[in-house]
Amino acid sequence: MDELLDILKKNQLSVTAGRKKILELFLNSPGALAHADIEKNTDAAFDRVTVYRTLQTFVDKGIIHHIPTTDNSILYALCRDNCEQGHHHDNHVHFICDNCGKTICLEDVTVPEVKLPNGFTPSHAEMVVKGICGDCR
Amino acid sequence: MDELLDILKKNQLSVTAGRKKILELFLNSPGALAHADIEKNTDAAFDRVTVYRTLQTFVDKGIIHHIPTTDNSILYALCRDNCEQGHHHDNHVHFICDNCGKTICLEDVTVPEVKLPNGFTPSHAEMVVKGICGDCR
DNA sequence: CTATATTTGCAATAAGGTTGCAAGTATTAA
DNA sequence: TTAATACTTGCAACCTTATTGCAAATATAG
Repeated sequence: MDELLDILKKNQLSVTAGRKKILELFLNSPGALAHADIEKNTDAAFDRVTVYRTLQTFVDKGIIHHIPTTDNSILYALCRDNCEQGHHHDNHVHFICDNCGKTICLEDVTVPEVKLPNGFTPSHAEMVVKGICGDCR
Repeated sequence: MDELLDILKKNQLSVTAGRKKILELFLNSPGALAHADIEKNTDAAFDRVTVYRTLQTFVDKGIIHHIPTTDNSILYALCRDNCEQGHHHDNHVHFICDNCGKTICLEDVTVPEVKLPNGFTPSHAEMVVKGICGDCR
């Protein structure tokens, strides 16, 4: 069966044109996508609201996750690790290229542990590295 | 001389009531502040626009820095390291409490280095840890 | 104290995101 | 295959957050 349908079915989501198309974009993207990227790549075939709601649904189901940024943009990327509904395991480093602006998931680079001050209990850590990516070198 | 005035003068900024008040808030805050926090703590004595412009000026001068978040909020915190105009050295870890929601600068916890894939050149790294802070334990 | 440069506040505008609701589509069960 | 049900979509309106131009007000330098 198609990976696309598989993912949607596994998460008990009805299969609709919008969800298929948006999920496909994520499966074919090496990096992160912003809402604007999705609108652009779908030729605005779907309403803004639908895109927002689809993204939110995917986050809720653990299919995609938010990526932290220093500006106020919201980026999403596929959860390639074992994410479940309401429980994300997104512990790889994200890379943002200073030149092309792309955000790339470094699947093989794990977020290192850090020693916190007394009294602090960690539950989750995110790491974003900026610099020049392989393509722009 | 007052630390406040000292910082403003050093950065060649005119000393105004708004800048003094906003900078004071940062000096007295252990963590990060959002635009909304500042409006609240100044009783809206200053126009929203003034607050935005003051924050931008402080960022430009290297007095405060943006903090990465996973949602789309913008947070600012004092640069306690040696930041200069146009050149921030904000390499400590930030902690966001799952309980009280506060963002705290862990001045003493340095962002660790990570080994990147071939072709990637890092320029800057950010790290955000979530969990329970000392006060909420 | 005056002249100049900078900063502020207002109004208008833009960008980004959300909500209610009716119409449309997917799914389920017969 | 079809009908009933549940879910999803698109529209319109709205809200929050952020930005810009400009005139009035304030700070600084001389």
